[in-house]
Amino acid sequence: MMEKYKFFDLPEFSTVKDILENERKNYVITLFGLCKILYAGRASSIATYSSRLITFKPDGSVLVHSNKKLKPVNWQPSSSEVKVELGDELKIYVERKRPKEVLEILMPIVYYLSLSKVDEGEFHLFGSESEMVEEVVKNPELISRDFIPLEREYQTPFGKIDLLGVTSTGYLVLEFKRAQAGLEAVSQLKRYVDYLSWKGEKVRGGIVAPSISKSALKLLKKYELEYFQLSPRLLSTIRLK
Amino acid sequence: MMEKYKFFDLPEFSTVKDILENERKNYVITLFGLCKILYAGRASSIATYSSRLITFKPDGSVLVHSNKKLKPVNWQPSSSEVKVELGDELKIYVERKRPKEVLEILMPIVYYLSLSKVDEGEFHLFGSESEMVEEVVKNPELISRDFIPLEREYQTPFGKIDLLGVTSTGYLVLEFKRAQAGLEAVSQLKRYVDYLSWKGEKVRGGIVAPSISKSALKLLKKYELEYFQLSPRLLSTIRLK
DNA sequence: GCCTAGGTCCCGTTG
DNA sequence: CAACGGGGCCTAGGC
Repeated sequence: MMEKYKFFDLPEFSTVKDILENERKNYVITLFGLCKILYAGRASSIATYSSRLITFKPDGSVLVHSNKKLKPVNWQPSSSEVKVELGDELKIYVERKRPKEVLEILMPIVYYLSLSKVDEGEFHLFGSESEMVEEVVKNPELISRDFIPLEREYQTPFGKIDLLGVTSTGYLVLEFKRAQAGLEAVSQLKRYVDYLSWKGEKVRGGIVAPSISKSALKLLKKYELEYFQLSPRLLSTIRLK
Repeated sequence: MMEKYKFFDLPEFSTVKDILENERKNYVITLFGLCKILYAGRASSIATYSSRLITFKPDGSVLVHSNKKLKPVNWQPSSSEVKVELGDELKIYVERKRPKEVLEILMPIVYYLSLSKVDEGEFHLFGSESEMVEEVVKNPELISRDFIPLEREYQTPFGKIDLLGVTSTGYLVLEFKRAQAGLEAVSQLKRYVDYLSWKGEKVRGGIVAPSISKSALKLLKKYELEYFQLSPRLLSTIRLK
């Protein structure tokens, strides 16, 4: 039977190698130690010797954390492969095939290593953009009295329209944002509207979002597009203290 | 003197509370245990009871990791505050002010707790978009024989132009991408070109990127914009094995 | 496999 | 402070 966790104080390099090679699929492995890190792939980077926390997950993802920020200093996404070489320093190579990328972790010392039986658990998120679209499909009058939704994720050669519908004046293209809409949202909408116009359709376009930035609103008007105020629905049983 | 790390097997809730309240600024603290997590803020979420790894960093960032993927299941960015309540379960509240968000971590059991003296270290990244712009500023002929760069990050009411310059035919707006350019890059460029056109300027626009998607290229031509092939320079001393 | 678009994006930077 | 845009973005979903 597998224990919930195991812990090794100042493990030998050979122990670390053995564990990384044989237990990586069963446990989340955390190393704490001095390390220097080289990354080469889509970009390249160097992180000088410093004590950091390194996490290896069963799916192949690897995270190297400093003492700040949410984002790891370096990382490798899932389905990466791990190889370990012994020597004066412990050398850990984490490779990914496509795109071809390598993370090279050099450790002169490992202070501790832990193995933890971490599970996945259930997870539910509320307040996404797609939930906003659903609400409008169910209650089209949230947009206007004469709005009739036709298709979600309507494919054009230049991207997917969140929700395409019609009103008495022709097509209406809607672009949804769960948070404040910015310039990018307007440009995106304009792209879809341009496409339908090029096809000779009579078409209007609108942003559906809880708010919109000032410059985005200005651009929206320049392009003769519209704004519909709508907020995502959060789970009311979760309360802010 | 502070130790490199400390480790507690099956710590009492009161110990966890004490450490989270008094050592959070000095160490990266990792909890491994059963937990249920409620999040409320920009969105809301529930993660059911499951064993997960929870990391608290000195700057206030908190990460809750499952056994998969790079992204934490739940998290809180830096400058969050931590409060702990004792009871049948350990209750950890992580709050952030703007935007107002709360993470509520309920733990019936903590298998282990560790404190690690993690440092920041130096970090250098090569191959960013801004390095590409620099290269073009130094070698404008990479774009064309008659291109003269005028201003980086040129401010318009509708966003910043990566590099604005002139050629014999008028202004040239350049939008850089360090990886393949997609539809969004074209829309972004179009927005800047539109602005200068509205001002009555004679203006061309171009994407500078290592590659461009087929549909993006099609849209680029529809909009009568141009494409210049250029790759970011990686650090050659870092080699792929 | 390519590619589009969302994300509790995070994050730095600038007005 | 608001807000724009980059990112080794990551990741899911379509074709």
